[in-house]
Amino acid sequence: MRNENGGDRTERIRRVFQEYLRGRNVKCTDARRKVLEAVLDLREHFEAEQVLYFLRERSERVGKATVYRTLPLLVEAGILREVRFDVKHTHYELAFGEAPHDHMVCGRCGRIIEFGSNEVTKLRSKIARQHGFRVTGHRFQITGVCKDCAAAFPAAGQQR
Amino acid sequence: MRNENGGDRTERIRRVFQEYLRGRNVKCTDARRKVLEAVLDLREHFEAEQVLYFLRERSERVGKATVYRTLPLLVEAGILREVRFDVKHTHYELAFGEAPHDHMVCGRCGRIIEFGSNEVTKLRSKIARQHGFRVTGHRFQITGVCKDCAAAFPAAGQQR
DNA sequence: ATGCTTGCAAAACGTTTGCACAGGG
DNA sequence: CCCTGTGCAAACGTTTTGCAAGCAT
Repeated sequence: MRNENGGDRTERIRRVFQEYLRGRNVKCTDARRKVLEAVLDLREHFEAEQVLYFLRERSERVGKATVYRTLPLLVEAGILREVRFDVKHTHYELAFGEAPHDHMVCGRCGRIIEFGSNEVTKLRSKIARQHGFRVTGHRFQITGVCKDCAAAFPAAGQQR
Repeated sequence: MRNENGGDRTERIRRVFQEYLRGRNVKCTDARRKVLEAVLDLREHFEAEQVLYFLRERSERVGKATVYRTLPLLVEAGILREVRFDVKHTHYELAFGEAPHDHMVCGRCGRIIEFGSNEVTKLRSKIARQHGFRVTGHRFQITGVCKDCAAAFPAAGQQR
C-alpha cells in the first residue's frame, strides 16, 4: 500500500531534498533522511505527531523536536505542502509532482475530498490581477457535508 | 475611527445578538455584551487575545475564558466569521451585513486585501455539485505580494 | 576539528476546563 | 429561587527552545 507510484518519484524526491539541503548549506543527516522516508510512506494528509508515531513504530530514534524542525525544511524544498484543516494541528501533504488541488472537508465525518484547482487557479489570477497582487499560492477549502453523510442525515448541514 | 457606519448597524447587531441568545435560551449577560461591544469597536480582523486587551484597556472586567466562550456564540449568531491566517491564532472578523468576501495576504508586509466572492461562491457550488457535496461555507485565501511591496522589491515573490 | 544538528526536557503558546461563586430570568 | 454564566487558575496539546553531547563535512 506504499509508494505505489513507483520508486522513480520517490528517488527523485530524495534527490531534490539532498540538493535543497546542499544548496542551503544544511547538512544531510540521518534524522532528516528518516523524516523524509516517513512522510514518503505516509503520503496522505498527516500531522507532525503522526510522523513521530510512524518512526516510533519502526523503532527509528528521531526526537520530536527534530521532526518539528525538519518538516518546514521539506516544505521549503517543495516536497511537502502545509494544509490547514483546523487551528490545533498543522497538516501536511506530499506536494512534489502532484497536480495542484484543494480540499472539501466534511464537517460531520471529517472526510477530506480533493479536487483539481485549474479553475481556482484561473480565478485567483484574475482576481489578483485586478488588485496588482503578485500571486505565489492559494488555499481554498470548501466546508460542508459529504455525499454519504448527507444521505445518512438528510437534515444535516442546512444551518446558516 | 470607530463605528463610522453609523449606529444603525451597530444597533441592529446588538438586537441580532440579543435575539439569538433568547432563541437559544442563553442568557444575555453583562460579560457577553461587553465582548460584543469590543468586537464592534475592533471591527477589522482580530484574535481573541486582542479582545481581551481591548477590554483590559477599558478596565472592563471580563475573564479570558469568557471571551473564548463568547466568540463562538457570536459566530453562530452570524455576527462574526472565523478567518484563519496562520495556524497559531484563530482570527475573526465582523461578518454581519458584510458582503461575503475573501482575502489576499501579502507575505511581505502582512497586509490583508479583501475581495468579493461572488465568483468564488459560484465556482465552489459547481465543484461541490460534481461531488455530491453539500456546501455550508468556504475559505479562500490568496498568498503573494501586494502591489506596494512588489513595487518596492521588484525581485520579491518570484520563488516557487 | 569545527560548528551545525540532535534529543531530551522544559518552556511557551493559545485555548479549554473544573470549580466555587455570582447573577440573570 | 434555580440554573446558567462567570472568573480564576490550573490543565491541555501542540509546537518551540535551551542546552550538552553527537556527528557530518
